[in-house]
Amino acid sequence: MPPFLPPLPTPCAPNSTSRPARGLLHAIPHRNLKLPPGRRGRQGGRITISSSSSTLSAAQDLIADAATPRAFSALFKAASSATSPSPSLGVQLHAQAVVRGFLGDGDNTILSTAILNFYASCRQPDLARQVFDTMTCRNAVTWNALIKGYAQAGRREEALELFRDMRRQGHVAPDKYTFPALLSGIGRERGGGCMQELGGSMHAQVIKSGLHKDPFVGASLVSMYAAIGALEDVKAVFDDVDTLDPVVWSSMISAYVNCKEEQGALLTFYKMLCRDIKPRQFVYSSLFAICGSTSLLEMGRQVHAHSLKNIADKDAAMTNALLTMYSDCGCINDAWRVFSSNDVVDVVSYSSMILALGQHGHPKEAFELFRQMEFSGLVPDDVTLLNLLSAFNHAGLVPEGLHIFDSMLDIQGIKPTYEHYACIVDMLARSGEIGEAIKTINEMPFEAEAPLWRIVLGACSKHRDIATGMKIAEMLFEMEPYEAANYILLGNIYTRLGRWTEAAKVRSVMDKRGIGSYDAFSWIEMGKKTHRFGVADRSHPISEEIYRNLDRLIGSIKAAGYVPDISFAAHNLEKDRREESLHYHCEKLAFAFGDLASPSGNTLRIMKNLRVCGDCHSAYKYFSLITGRKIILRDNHRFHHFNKGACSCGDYW
DNA sequence: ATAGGGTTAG
Repeated sequence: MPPFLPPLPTPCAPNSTSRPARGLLHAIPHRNLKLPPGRRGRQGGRITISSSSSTLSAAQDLIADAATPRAFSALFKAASSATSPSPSLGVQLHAQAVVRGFLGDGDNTILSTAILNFYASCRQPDLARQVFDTMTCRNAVTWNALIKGYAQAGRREEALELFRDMRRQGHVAPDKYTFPALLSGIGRERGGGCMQELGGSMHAQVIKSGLHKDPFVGASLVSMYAAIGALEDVKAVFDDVDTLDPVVWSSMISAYVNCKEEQGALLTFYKMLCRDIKPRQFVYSSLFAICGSTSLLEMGRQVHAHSLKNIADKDAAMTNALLTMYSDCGCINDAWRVFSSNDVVDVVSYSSMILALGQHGHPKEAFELFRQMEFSGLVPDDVTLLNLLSAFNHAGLVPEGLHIFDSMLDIQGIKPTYEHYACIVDMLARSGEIGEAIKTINEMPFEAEAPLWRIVLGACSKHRDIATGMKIAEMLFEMEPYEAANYILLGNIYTRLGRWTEAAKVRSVMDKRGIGSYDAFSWIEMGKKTHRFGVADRSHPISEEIYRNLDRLIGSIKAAGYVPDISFAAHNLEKDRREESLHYHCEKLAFAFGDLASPSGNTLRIMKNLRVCGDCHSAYKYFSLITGRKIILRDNHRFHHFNKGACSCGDYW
């Protein structure tokens, strides 16, 4: 029995020789089951519906009155609704259709297809397949519904195989419904190595079938190509398609977002507005995602204002994207405002807000919100719990995190995934319990991948555990000989201990093997421009002034007690250049610029693509002290709010 | 009886 289905109610017709209801298609033969004459209809067919929902009892009456297969088809459509599918209703309908003999001798293609579509919509493609196999007459709708069922259940191979079967049997040609059914979401599956070739072949078949102008087909091709990063092909599809349709524009914008082409997405948005095509909620969701990931707060606020003017009814996904945008831009208060004034709150809203609170260093509030969520009757899912764990992880609240983790399965009924384990491993390792972390890795029901070991290696550097670190590094070198991060982390362990010779040796091995390291950079939004800084970067137009200001600032914070920590300097430098190099880290440059370019006392929001360096973290605390500014620093991991010489992370990160 | 695009994690 499919796990989501309630037990099938037993028909309570008088004298009926009903057998105990077990499953679905197992308990009820799909066809050739007829009640004796006179037992059909309202009385014989009456069924008990266990749910107390009023829609269901209304449906119950409808079922009783529905006299024709045609009416049944319409009811199945209601049970298959994308927004609120009703598995129990559909199952009862199926039982009733059988009981009434609507699926008796001879095919009823329309009704059978409606039933098939119901199972497909409920993510039960195998049950849909069973209906399909009993049918002798199948039309395009039948094929399309089954293909969609497999594709949406993430079973790409089976969906493709069906598509090929459809072509092979030759009676029914793929139509404008077929390609969207097959292609939507198909590229998102893992292991899409063959997608490039497959994508091209699908595109060719679309053109051959003359369907390339169709906006539905076009949108699904765009999203398929976007999923494999084939932006040129995306553009080619867009050139062919009918561009009056708003959805094609939405899919185009999200294609740019997927391919990390923020400029292209914004440009497409402007073009769309120029052509008087009204953006829908989908478009704003994508734009909010861009503004958040690139931390373009001013742009984000403008898009937000635009959405208020153009969108009348709120929608959960769009509002959640907005919430995340504000959080990603460092504005946790704005994020909270969006959340708390939101009347379309759902599980994702809570999960996103819990995540945001955790990233900004408010684990207690995150937990409080979690409790409130449970109280409100919403059921946390695996992401909610992951985000809650990550909130505890950010704050180093190990016992609290372990408690949640240990009770996940029993209390929430959610089986920990690889990500949950990874979070716990990170939490243990960074808090100094490296042995426990390794033990967890060895005991978890998954094979650890390199990035998880890398987390532990990072923790070894933090806690100066060189013996364990070397062992892990050795293993990682074997797993990924060309991954720069592994060498850098090992080098960090040596520099943290002042063992510069060994650190330099690691560096030279990297050079010998031709492994380039990642370039760190920081950026800051000022007015309508984003200013980006690399390490020791002198390319900014007012670079001279920036360096002068930075030297001045360093002098002041030294006077206030800042001591440079050269164990964060690059591995391969001469002794006397180490301290200087430290000063020109990109996040310090970004601050020196922001301090010049914005009125004194203003809060500065600075982003970094890698984790903040320990020396810069210390310097920022002093910066906030001597300049009186609040500084919000977002690194690739979390947010640091600096104020009056202290950081919200409590120096744990 | 069937259709396309969006939000939470590193």
